[in-house]
Amino acid sequence: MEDTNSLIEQRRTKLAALAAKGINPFMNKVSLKELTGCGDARAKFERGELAEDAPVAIAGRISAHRDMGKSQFIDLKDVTGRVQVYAQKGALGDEPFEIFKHLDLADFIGVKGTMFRTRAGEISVKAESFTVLAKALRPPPDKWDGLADTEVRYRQRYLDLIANDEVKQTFLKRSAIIREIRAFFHERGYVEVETPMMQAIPGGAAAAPFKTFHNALGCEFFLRIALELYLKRLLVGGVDKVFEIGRNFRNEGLSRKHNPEFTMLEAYEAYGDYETMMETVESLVKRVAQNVLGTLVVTRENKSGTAVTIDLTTWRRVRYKDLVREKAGADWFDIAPAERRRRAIEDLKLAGDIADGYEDFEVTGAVFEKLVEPTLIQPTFVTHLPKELVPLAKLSPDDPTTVEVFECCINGQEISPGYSEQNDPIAQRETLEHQAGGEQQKLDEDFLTALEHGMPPAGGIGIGIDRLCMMLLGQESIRDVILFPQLKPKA
RNA sequence: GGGUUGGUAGCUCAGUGGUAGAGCAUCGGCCUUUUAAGCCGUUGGUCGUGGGUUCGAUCCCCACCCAACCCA
Repeated sequence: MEDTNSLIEQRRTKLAALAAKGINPFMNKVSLKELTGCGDARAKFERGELAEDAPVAIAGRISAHRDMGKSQFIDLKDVTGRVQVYAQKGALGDEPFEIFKHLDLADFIGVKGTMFRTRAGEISVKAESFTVLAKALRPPPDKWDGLADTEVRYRQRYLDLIANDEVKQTFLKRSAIIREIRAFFHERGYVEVETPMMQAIPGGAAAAPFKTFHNALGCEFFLRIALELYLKRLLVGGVDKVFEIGRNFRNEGLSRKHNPEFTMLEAYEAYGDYETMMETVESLVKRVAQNVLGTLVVTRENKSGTAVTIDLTTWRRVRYKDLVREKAGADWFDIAPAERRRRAIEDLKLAGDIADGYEDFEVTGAVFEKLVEPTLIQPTFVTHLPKELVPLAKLSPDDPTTVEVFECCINGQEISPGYSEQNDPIAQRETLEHQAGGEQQKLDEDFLTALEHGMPPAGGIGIGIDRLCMMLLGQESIRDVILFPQLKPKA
């Protein structure tokens, strides 16, 4: 980082000037006692908890300044918000006031003073003294236009957070969402665990893994693509209600909806089934929305700019096959596979979405994914998926071509799958061997051994936290709910 | 992987085959209750990178890099 410009040079000169005056521009410690948050000071004054002329000490980053000659206004910002500081030459003294006037935007300072309201009505702190806490050697983004360059916003997210308050709010809310999720499961008696991210056999999903190597053990490991198989081992071990929130890694394409590493919630409940878990998902999302957004009705704009209202009060349950029949014809599942393929390609115009090698269930899958899923705006549990799609679930007794599975779709996106977990080790081995044959994956023998020791019947869910955040926070890109999304390193 | 769009001052953006522009920020001056403060003045550029065409390229052509979006 040897790059420089006149603005940086100026700031370095100011830094040297402070040092020459014996001022340490990078304080080890804020010596101000009983620091009040900048935004908190405003709020407390508003509520009457801080009176006119009440003494306060605040610290924050300078986000604006308005120079009046022998007095100056600055805005000071911390995570609690913004407050105006009023500095007068007479109150600070000549030399300190000169120093104050030459502070730069983005510098951190501490201020001691008293609360008051200006003639214009602005709640402010009248400075009696101040301390330089940290000098900023680079200028911040524009105060009014903010930071728009997506590349800089993602690579230097700290600048995005400084310049774009709505971005900061989004990430604060993401944190609140995750806090609510944890509270929800803890209240229901779940145990939170951490399972290996480095796995010898990456299981629990069909996805390309990242590969790594352990030098001391002399063998390959893979970054996990799912949490599932380790959490089920814990069901075997008697942890009856278990959940994990953690990162998964998939070595696949990047898009508006895909980041190579993403955050997954998985939860399993012994003696439950897919219906138990539908209730769980519904209650969880309602609680999170209510406590973080303060409402169950979320209105936002979609890509084409039209407003979409998502009402989380009522959750529909409908079978996969019925939804497909609505789009593809009532007789869809009665006709021959070749006719299904023809109809999908010719009548439903899905030629581009159906590869030559697609099996019959994949043809139907394309119909669902392209024609049904995008239309599921209101919360919908799509149940009874074809068994080929979910090898780790139990067959439905009333239709053995399907499994006891749901996909929860909101805003045209899958938010959460859940199912009655397969706990028959013999049936599980068969489906995994069949799948492994096609995908040339290694069988996780230890997982199958665990099942043979007996796994209680259980319901399980997975929720993509990033996509849940997108839906709740009205973000169209996964990069806008991940602080540091993956980008190609700059050469 | 393919397509489209973009990359110009610290930030947001104009612009042109012939000395590179605005607003904000910076720096200086005036102003002790302003708030996108105001007024006057001022500094600041490898026009993404590398080639090519041309008397001359930030602009036209080619390749490459990075990003966003769409498609696979």
